[in-house]
Amino acid sequence: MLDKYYKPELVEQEIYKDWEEKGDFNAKINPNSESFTIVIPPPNVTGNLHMGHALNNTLQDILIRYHRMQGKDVLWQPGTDHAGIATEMVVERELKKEGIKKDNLSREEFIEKVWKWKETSGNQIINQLKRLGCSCDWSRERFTLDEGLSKAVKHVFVNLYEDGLIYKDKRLSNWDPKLKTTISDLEVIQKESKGNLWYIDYPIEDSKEVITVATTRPETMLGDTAVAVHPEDERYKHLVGLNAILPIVEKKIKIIADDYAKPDQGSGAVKITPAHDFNDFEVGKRHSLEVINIFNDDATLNENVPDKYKNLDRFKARENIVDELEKIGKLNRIEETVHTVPFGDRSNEVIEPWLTDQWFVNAKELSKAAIQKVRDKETTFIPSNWEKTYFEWMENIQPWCISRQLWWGHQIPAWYGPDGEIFVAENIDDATNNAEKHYGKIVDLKQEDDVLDTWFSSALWPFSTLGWPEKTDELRNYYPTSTLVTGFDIIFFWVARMMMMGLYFTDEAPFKEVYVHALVRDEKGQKMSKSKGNVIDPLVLMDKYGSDSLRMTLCSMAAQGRDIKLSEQRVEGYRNFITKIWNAVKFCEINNCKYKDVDINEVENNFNLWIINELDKCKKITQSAIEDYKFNEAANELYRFTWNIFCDWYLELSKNIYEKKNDEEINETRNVTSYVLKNILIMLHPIMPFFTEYLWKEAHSIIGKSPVKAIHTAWPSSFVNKKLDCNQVDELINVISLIRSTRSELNVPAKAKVDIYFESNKNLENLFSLYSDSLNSMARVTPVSIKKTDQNEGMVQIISNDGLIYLSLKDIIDFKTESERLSKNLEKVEAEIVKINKKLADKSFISNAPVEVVNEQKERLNDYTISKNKIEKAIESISS
RNA sequence: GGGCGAUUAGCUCAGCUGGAAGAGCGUCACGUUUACACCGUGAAUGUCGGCAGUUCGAACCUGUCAUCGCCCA
Repeated sequence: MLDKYYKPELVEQEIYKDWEEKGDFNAKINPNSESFTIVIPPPNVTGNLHMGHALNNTLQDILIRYHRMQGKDVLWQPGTDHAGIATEMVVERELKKEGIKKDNLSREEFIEKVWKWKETSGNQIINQLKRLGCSCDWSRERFTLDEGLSKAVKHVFVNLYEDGLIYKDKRLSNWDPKLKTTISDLEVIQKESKGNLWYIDYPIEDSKEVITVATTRPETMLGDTAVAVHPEDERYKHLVGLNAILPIVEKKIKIIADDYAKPDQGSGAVKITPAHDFNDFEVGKRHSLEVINIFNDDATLNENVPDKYKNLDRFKARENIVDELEKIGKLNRIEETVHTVPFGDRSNEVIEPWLTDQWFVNAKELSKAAIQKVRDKETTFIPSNWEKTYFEWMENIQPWCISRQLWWGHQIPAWYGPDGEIFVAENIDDATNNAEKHYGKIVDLKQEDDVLDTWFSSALWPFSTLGWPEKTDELRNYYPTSTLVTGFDIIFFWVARMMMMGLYFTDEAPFKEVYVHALVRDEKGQKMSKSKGNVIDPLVLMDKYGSDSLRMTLCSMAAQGRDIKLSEQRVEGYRNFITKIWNAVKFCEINNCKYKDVDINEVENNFNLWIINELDKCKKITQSAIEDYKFNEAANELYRFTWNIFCDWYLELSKNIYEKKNDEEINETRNVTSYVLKNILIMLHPIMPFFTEYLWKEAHSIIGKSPVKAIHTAWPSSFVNKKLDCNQVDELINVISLIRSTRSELNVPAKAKVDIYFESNKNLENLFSLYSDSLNSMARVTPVSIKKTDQNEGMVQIISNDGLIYLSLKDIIDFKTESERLSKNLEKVEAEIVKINKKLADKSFISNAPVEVVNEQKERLNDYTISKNKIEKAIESISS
């Protein structure tokens, strides 16, 4: 006998261990069967499971388990990425605790420390994914710094370089002065901040006039090389071409006309600092301006500024400059303003546009095919509106800066000769050979210090994990992958880049479908964040309610195109659902239910036929919901069928069968109950794997000993074309509900047994003779006989689809209440009649609406009219 | 500034190609029946954000306004 409650904490780990140890998750390459592949969006090796991961991976696991049960050759490719910046930060912090400074270590020493850290405390998230039940093929786990993946990275780099799609360039890039590396545009967060607009007077050379510029960053004036005004700006037209004297620096700079200057902003004149502003850089290019870098890599001022400012921090320098400007009378005025300031998303430091040598990918070129494939629907987004976001970004794509000034990552496979000549090759030997050819002798080469952006290697993930560039069986079988499941926040970071790389190197889009799911928010709809303290930890929820409850909750809330506001109550509700099934199993135990494959043609009992029919409907709905990525519909259907159909009705109805002593019927019912229960467990397995796998074994006396685990059980097939007439049971259920509702409205005591009489009518007579037991136990009524015309006293009527039913309630209820109840019903019915009449009287409705709709309305009118007459009669008979 | 989305019961949300407003939770009332109180039965609650339009018919389509959220600049 099962315990009182299911205790996930006692069974989940063991079940998972068993799956994993027995290789239940392992893909078995089978060229003869259809494959289904998902590559996991690799979490950071530093990562910790948050709600977003929980949702993302639950959905993937549902798909994977579902398709595995469809008998497909399934691969869920797992792994992690090396997360360049994040990992360096973590390890630096760890080292600091031990009193070690990164600067005191050599590159090799530091990297060794990082690997050591990865061995001991990295990969936590992998265990957390296991906790969630993810059925990844862990035997194939990959890491972006693996030997194989590194090889792919080098191969890609060299090829793109040779094809002219990777190049080195001196450009402005986003510099993080704390981490001392460039970061990509996507890693820069624009934040609104309060600041000042300083108006500074720049005197005009050989004139008494001044030109006033407005800036939010006065310190950058030390690098100014021009002042720009709008060509049409009458105020300044006469100054164009003259020189201004840059205060403090006392240097001449040109006044130029460029429509980048906006007459209505600030003073209309804008200082141009090409080395420290993206827009100014472009202006500088247009006007061939000098580019003066004034910052060191830590954003202190460098040697290109007057001595008193050298080595000052940029914010200190700002203060000093403002002071000095004021002193020398060049500070015109100060206005408060709100402007956007770029911050690094890792360091939270103000980002500095900084002129450096960096490596870039010509993303524009690569994006063409990536755009086309989506246009051609070779890869589709679900929901499709994300295609817009994808196109929007792809069509305005900028060169992708792929170099990072870090140690942890793929060191760029480029070597420099003594004169700075670049040799790009997959290894030092090739580079040396190339250099030898170039110089005519062997020279010393020095490898590029920079590493590649982590996303560069992640972009190769769908094929590099399958062994590319080797032509492996895995690639043949599993590439292109079936579906990518991801949050919208990494469409740019990841999806777009995988598309570009995948198409360029394999000629195929890396996935057929991209399912984009929502963001998980807190109950109030706020984005969860540590600083707000509103983070709901999935691990905590799993501890409290079990993994299955959390999974079911996330699944049931994963409606397309809407964010998830998660509340703990929902999780509790699905924990209760598990308990409900648990108890249903206990019921089956008590009644000795035994599994047998059910042949629908041999089933005779109406309840049994009915539940099989309902089960079949549930199967179809669930199946198509999963296939359409409508996870919430799948979860809701299973919940509804299990609880509201199977438990609430079928199990209750079956109780009468067990009471009767008809062995054949009892056996059939035991078989059918087991059969349905087993099917429920199978269908729930993808969403709630632990609980179902547990019962699979634990309840084998009911559902039968199975040669395979739940995870490998075939998804149930439907009964094809078998039409069952289940109207009678539906009507029984309807009648029971009507009686219960009437009893309750009339305050008939629950204990009271009530006699019922009924209209002389074949259907009703049939129904009552067949199901008087059910009516007795479930509605506490006993069908007695056909009501005679003079038998009116104490009769309360109920209108069922099949005819009139009378509850004999003499002495039990107050007929005033009954009269009120009837009047209320009458009102409702009359209102409906008025509505339908109006519709039917409308000539344009009759002529325009489809015949079915018109007929339907006519039928409704007819039904309501009959009801109306009956209610009126009933009221009459009461009051008489 | 450009784009996307939301607004439906007290709360969280479903609602397919227009054709009788739904679920879960919560609330209230009642609990005969040993699968289940993590339960059962029943009930109440809606100008489907506002306005205008298309249509025989709009929660759904179009326009517009309002409020909120997200992304990009």
